[in-house]
Amino acid sequence: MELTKWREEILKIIEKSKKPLTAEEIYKINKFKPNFSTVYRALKFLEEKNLIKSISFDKGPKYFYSSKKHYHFLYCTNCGKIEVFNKCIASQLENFIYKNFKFQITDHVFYFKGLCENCKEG
Amino acid sequence: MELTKWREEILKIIEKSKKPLTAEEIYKINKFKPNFSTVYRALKFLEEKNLIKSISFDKGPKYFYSSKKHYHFLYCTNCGKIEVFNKCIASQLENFIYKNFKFQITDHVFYFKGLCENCKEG
DNA sequence: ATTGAAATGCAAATGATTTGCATTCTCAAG
DNA sequence: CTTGAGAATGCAAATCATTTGCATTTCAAT
Ligand SMILES: [Mn+2]
Ligand SMILES: [Mn+2]
Ligand SMILES: [Zn+2]
Ligand SMILES: [Zn+2]
Repeated sequence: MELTKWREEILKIIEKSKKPLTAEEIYKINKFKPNFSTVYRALKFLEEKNLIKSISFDKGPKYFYSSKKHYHFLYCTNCGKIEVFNKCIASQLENFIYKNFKFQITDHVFYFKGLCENCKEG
Repeated sequence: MELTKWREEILKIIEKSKKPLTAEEIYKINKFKPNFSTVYRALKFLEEKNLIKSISFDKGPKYFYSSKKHYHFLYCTNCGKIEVFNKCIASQLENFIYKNFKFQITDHVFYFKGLCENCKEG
């Protein structure tokens, strides 16, 4: 037993979603309503299996998304809203890191902080 | 009253440090021992005044550093160790964001996830 | 010296996530 | 088919970093 009913259901929800989701959102979307702990355990399981990824910001919950996607973010420091974009320039730096640190890169996190359209005055 | 004794002391500790510090580290370094809440309130105050910045990773506490520095990180997903580097390529993307989103950038967060020298096998 | 706003200390609350433990499920072995 | 061990689940309590409420203290301006 590993990829159980709940876990598959949760993986499907995440893969279908056009944007990253929080544990709570996933819990609410799921019509068969597993226990909240089960959701968290499923998310942990799926992330360990590299089927999903997560990102956390300064405050608030983690966001989960399919490993098939590659996201970067705009994080509003006022209301917490996140938007995504995909343009990625990290590979330029991987070479630099490889040369300068004995660090085995598995992923990267990149987001802009600032004010979303609603929160910036004007 | 604004930039009080405790707050100045804490700002000095952060500015002198060669690496980002957690609230607890700052608390322990400070020889005059303010209350822990005071440390947190001071950090919040200093960050609002843009004198310091903070970053949080997937788990564990925030790290605080002087706004005079610009850091990026290598975050070990196994032991939580952080290392810093300064090479920054974000400005290339700022232009892209400006053109495509109505988002007012104030800062950015960029770090690599992976395994530090100790945690990677071999 | 008086006063009021802001800062502090202390303890309790918070929010997201994790954990312990009893119960239930699954599936391969007999 | 029965059985039993190893997962997975549900539930409640615990955790961890951080925040908050409230009583008390500090401080600068009058
Ligand atoms: Mn990228
Ligand atoms: Mn940068
Ligand atoms: Zn906003
Ligand atoms: Zn490590």
